[in-house]
Amino acid sequence: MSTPLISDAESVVMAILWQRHPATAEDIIGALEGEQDWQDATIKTLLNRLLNKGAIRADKDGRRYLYAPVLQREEWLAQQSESLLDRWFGGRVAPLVAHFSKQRKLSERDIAELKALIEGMRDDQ
Amino acid sequence: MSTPLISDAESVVMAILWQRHPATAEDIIGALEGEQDWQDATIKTLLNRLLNKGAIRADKDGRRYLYAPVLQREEWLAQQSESLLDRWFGGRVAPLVAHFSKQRKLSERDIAELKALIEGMRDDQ
DNA sequence: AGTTTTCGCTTACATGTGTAATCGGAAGCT
DNA sequence: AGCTTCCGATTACACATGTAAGCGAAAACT
Repeated sequence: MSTPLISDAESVVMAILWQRHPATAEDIIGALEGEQDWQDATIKTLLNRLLNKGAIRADKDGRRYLYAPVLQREEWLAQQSESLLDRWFGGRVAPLVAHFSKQRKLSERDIAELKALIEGMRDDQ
Repeated sequence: MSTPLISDAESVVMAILWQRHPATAEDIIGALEGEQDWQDATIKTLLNRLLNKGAIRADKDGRRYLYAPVLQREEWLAQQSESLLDRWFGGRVAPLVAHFSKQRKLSERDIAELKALIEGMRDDQ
């Protein structure tokens, strides 16, 4: 089974769980207060769907459950970003950076960090 | 009205139209032959949905239509990539590149190009 | 002119998604 | 023991999406 498909709404819940887990439904509802204007019931639905997809786990803790991610952030991120890379930039990173550069999305700090990154590369493998 | 929402399947059709336009339905069906295993009817549905969303335009040419993108590739790409950048990397490019570097997605060629890109940057704004 | 082909438009239908309300049983309170 | 509360599970429902078949008018062919 490959990476489960996570919808946008579901990914908001995943984001919380990646930050802090295990967490109860209440924790998550609390964390989303103000952030997302969702009813509790909505969040519970999302938790259930994520459970069914196997993206999260629920461990019984007394009468409630503690939720935790099964799908790891890195794994999902890798899939997301690679899909974008492939679709738009032929799978190559340089054109992607060029794109952001054209969009003026590169801060001074980015440039400095990129420079350092690239210099420190060459060597290790 | 902000950028229309394009589904995955629809974006395949957009990709063709961005490459080559205007194009007839037949052109598009031809271009997708082998690529995607879709019936003609499916592609026509997608064209219609894109029309309704205002993402493409259809200009009558005799008895058929010539389709052309209204939504520009750059516009859509910018939205897609920025959304990923914001969601996962705090809107900053360097961490994104670091991510790909960790995933060993950087080819020799990428590194060379990035180097050049960054050097040529600094100066012009 | 009648028949066949073409092509866009309409309709179909199962599954996914956003967004909830409701139900049923366990826990807690009186 | 009965009533109330809490919480996960079940059900709901409209709209989006993937994937197409069917229809009707226009064009092309015979």
